[in-house]
Amino acid sequence: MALTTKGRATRQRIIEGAAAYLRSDEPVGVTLDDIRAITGTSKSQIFHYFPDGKEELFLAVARYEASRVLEDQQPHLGALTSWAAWDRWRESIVTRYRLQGRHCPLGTLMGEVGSTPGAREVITTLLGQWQNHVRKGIADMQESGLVRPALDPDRVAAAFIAGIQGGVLVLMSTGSTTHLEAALDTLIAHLRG
Amino acid sequence: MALTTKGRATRQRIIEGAAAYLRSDEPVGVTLDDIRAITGTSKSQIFHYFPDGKEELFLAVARYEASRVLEDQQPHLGALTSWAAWDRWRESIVTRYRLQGRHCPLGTLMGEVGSTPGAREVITTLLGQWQNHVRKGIADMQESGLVRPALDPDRVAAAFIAGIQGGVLVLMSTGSTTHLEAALDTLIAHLRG
DNA sequence: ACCACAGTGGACTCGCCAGTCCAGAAAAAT
DNA sequence: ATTTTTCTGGACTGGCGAGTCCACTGTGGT
Repeated sequence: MALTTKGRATRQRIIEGAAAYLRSDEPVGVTLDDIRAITGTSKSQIFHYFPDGKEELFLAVARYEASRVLEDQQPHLGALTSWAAWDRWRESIVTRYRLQGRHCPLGTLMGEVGSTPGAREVITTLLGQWQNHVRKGIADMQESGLVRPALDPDRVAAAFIAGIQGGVLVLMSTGSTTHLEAALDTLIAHLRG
Repeated sequence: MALTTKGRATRQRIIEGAAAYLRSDEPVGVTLDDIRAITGTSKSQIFHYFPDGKEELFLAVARYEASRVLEDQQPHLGALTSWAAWDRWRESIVTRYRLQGRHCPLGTLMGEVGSTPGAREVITTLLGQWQNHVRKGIADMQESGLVRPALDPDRVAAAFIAGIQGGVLVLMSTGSTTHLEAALDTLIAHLRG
């Protein structure tokens, strides 16, 4: 598929429009017609740019959203080299998800194409990169002597990922960030030793 | 609605059949016809016992599954009074979810009727009870002098809930219990101080 | 024996939604 | 200028699945 400038713009408009829709609205039953209406496109355009239909489109949106998840934590996530940096990171996560509220775009996406290998890959990649950053942060702190060396950075980083994911999950049903904050605070306290 | 013995049996058969189906099979698009076929019933029976249709049935199944989640952790969850008990509890959780594999019946249910108040209530209640048990366990340990009193039992219990939920979530996309174990181990290590 | 009401089967409706198709506009290539 | 390819609009199809309806059967009470 050779895209012209106009084509690329349209394709991007569809992805970003769909993402915005998922971020703003209720997640129940997202249809191609919804997206068509929101993005001001026609059926044929959607299938022109995403020949495999819904699944391909939703995967593209999921990738787009996944990249935003990490971007939203920068620059903190990339430089967890002091306790102050960890605190700022913690703050950025809590704020981000508090604003996002009950709607989890990625969660919705997973609900729609959830069990396909492609969908799993998007999530796995995202979580992997996320965990890598945290692991690196812990290792850096160990090198500076701020965290005791006995801790396994990868394992604790995995715990962070789990805690964050779970906190967000709870947020989705309770609407409160209590669990997310508790998980982050407890794990950071554990790092502090 | 006055149910006879036979009626109650049928109703229960539908719920348990649906639950078994969700536990065994892939979660994509569960239809009433699937459940009808699996449970050997007819459309009219489903609507006879669950007048509000899909949502009511799924909520009943969700409640059934939610009660199992806690039962499966007993007797350990109810008596977290020694380090050995915590370890056994940890083991029971990991084993349970390892067996369950990628399919999370409750997750699927939430995907279907996810945003209704009823669905949220089921989840909130389950998580609340779960957290209560853990909080009580931590408080017990503090009373025995096994855990330092400075820790806030409720907050750490919240972190446990988040960690477990997140661990299970990761399990669903990666198929590995690594994160679940890391979360549990790290938090228990934190309790040990 | 009868009757009222719970239980059951399964055909039917009806709307929704992913995906198709084709014809025409715009842009690129020659 | 023409031809080829991409882009766009929108009508149409086909299947699927929730929920309805009605006729029939079992069951328990009197």
